[in-house]
Amino acid sequence: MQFWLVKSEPFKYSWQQLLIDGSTCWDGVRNYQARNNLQAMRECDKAFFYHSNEGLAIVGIVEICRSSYPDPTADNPRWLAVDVRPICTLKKAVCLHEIKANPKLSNMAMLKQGRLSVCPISLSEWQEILNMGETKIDMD
DNA sequence: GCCAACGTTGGC
DNA sequence: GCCAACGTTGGC
Repeated sequence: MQFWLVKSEPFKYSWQQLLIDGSTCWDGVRNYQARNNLQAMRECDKAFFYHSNEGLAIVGIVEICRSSYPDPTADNPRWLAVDVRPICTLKKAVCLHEIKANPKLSNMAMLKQGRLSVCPISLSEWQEILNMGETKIDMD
């Protein structure tokens, strides 16, 4: 099981919208590094859902429910998409400010490379953020 | 293969 | 709205 973090601008696609939709196609990624991360995702991997630009916080947890396939919104088959579905909303959203202030999270990929929209997360980072979000989830 | 110019993302 | 940090493009 691998852990990830995916970013979305709430204007474009918000957590609330994902809860309404029940699942969504995570498409539109046009960056090779992010694409490679999408390719590495497997069904049942978990990811944090982060609101960029406005919100600036991790607000929820999603599960990858379909591994990568060609992005239907791309004219070139090199771009990939996955499907995700919401698992739960964090009891307490974890804002970027708190992430930056936590020394245990100083190596996070999302901090090292701010523009990367799909980042890997280590198990210890995953657990630390869950604690900060006062949230527990079942790992089936 | 280098690098300048340009475009995009995302925090502030 | 600005700017830093990239990534991409295209001329040479």
